[in-house]
Amino acid sequence: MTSGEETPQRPGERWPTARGPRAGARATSRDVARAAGVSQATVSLVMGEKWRGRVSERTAEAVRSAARSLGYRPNLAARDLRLGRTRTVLLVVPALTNEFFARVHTGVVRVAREHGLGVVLYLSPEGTGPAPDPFASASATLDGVLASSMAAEALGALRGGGLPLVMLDSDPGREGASATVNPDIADGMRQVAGHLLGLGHRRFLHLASDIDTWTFRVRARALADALCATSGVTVRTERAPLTVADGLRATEKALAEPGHRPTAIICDDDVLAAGACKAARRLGLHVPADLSVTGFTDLALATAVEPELTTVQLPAEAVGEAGMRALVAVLDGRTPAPEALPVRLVTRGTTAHART
Amino acid sequence: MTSGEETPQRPGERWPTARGPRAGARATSRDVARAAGVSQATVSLVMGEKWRGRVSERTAEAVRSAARSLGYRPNLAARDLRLGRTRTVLLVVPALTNEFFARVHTGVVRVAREHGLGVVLYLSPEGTGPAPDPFASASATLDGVLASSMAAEALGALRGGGLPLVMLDSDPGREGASATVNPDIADGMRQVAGHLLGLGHRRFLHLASDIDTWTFRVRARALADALCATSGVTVRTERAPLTVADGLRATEKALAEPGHRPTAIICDDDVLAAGACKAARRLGLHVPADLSVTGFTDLALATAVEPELTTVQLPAEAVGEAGMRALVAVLDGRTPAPEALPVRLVTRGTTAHART
DNA sequence: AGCCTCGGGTTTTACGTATAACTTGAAGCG
DNA sequence: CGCTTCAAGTTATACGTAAAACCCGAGGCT
Repeated sequence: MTSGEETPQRPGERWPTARGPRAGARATSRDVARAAGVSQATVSLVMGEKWRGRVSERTAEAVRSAARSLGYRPNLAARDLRLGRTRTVLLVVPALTNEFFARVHTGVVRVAREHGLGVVLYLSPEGTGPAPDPFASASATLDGVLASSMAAEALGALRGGGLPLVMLDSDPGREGASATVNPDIADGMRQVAGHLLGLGHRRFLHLASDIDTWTFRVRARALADALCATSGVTVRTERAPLTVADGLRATEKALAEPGHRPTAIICDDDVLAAGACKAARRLGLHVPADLSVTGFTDLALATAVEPELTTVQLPAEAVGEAGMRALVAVLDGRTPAPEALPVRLVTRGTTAHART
Repeated sequence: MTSGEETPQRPGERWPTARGPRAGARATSRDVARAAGVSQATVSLVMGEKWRGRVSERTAEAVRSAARSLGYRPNLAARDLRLGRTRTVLLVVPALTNEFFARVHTGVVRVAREHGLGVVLYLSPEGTGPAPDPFASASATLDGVLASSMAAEALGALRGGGLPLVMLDSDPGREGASATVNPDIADGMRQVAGHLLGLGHRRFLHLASDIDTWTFRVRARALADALCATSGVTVRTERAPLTVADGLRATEKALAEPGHRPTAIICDDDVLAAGACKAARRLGLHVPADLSVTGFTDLALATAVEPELTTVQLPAEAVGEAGMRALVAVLDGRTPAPEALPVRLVTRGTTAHART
């Protein structure tokens, strides 16, 4: 019927050689049992660390040494089949090319490794729209899910699964989440506000993200609260996608408007701050003498530009680590409390006293 | 014996609840068989796309509809156990926080998904030294391995496995590799040399990586060859780790030396170029009027700095895609030819005519 | 003595799938 | 007709592991 007969569509016969070249057949627990002169069940008991009071120290040692000399490794597919689990968790993030999430991922993988768990990534599509089924994409069954709030749309399909779900960088009270972990971004914004107010700034531009997720709503709210505590403060908001080019565009537009001329720009992300600095330079303004700029996240980019960005350092890897630890706790039947990780304002070259 | 009795060390009893909350028991092929009024074997035949000539269209459709209404998903652990494979490949890279590798990873995952394969990451330790066993770290058996040359040290343990191995960004003739895929970096360096020679530059500084892998050796060699073709050219080499700060330091040091004063700095990476630009500014030099600078890779950083970097754009995602495709080919028993992917010089704001 | 406990194992079974080997009824055919 | 061929299934088995259920001999207790 179909043309293209040369394409082998029979899955069962694919990769017949994949097993062949492997050095002999891998040793199984039965091989170990034979070598140690015990039954397969005993091997399973010993390897599973459940032998206390069930197997004598003599036999246990015999089994261990036989396993060692045969290079025995348990077949994980068989173990998973037996136990009905997968040792695999799904991490849902927008994109790893976003350095923040790459660092979160690093942390997640580190503690996953400690617990013998595998991490499979689901990169949620950039735009919105109905996301493809994360389960299918993972092509694996899962024990649990870690997800960023920036990928919340992709979570529809996960609801039905009833899987343990840990939200990173998200609303602590979020429904459906077994646990939440996030950097204390509200405190970060308060630190920014305090820093700039202390430098005498009163007219602000808030260069915000154009996406409406918890993390950015919190920033806006915390900033507004912190600034309103002081009288005589004005703040305008401009929204833009999180890229340098868009930050530049938005800043040029905002600074061109008459009336409100800010002395400081507070950005939701370092890439926006980099764009703002470029815009300022094009308009003949000197940063930080004429205009102060703050970033958020502390990406590598923050110290690559000149002058280096004053920014809020987010503990990205720690978020990943804490998130994975929380998921392990949930899998163990415990219920971890929501965590808010401390953040820290790093003052560098883009902030200075306001022009009088 | 050991203290800390409250820690449950019995792996078998961990996560007893993980299966419980899952919505009922998942449907198996036997459930589907019962619903469709056929045997389990028939279901397997139909789902495996091997039913042509073995099962009538009527029954096949009945099976498919039963599977659909039960929400049947094959248990992959069972399938793997039966077939003796894992549908999992290992990707070995230095770090995902390096944007280049994050993009390679994105490409790898994209085509892995098309083939129903999972990708597990092994992040090779930054420093050298004996790497931990990638197999253990993966906590999974593997069908194949994709590895970056920058993580070559971590590959010792893989040799013994006899697994298909595709090298990315590596020596085409590398022993032990089933296939190789890399961007044509030699051509990239030739383009850089041609561009700068055309602008009248004759005195160069090559700001190189301090790590000695194939990719950087090739750059040095290609650059030397291209520059030597023209007479009256001098080139000095300075080595530095791939960070902005180190690039800055190395440039300051090189420019402070007497005698040889370059008019152009050719960098092995964008981060070094960013550092070089910062150094130039501190020394009162104007880029590109007084000094031209070129980068390599075209990271996001390249357009974040001011002026934007002239750099060589590497097709990172394409490398990942081609690498994964090559690995699939090897798994299918074919032997793919080494691939060199085209690169392209992007001229932006950091290069100009040499001062006369 | 009779009964129970308990350490130290073994036997057996189930997990869900893929497929080799077998069955069966009908059609083809010289 | 008697033989093969063929479509369309079914039955049976194996993959490697974990663990429930069983077994057995030696003490301990009343």
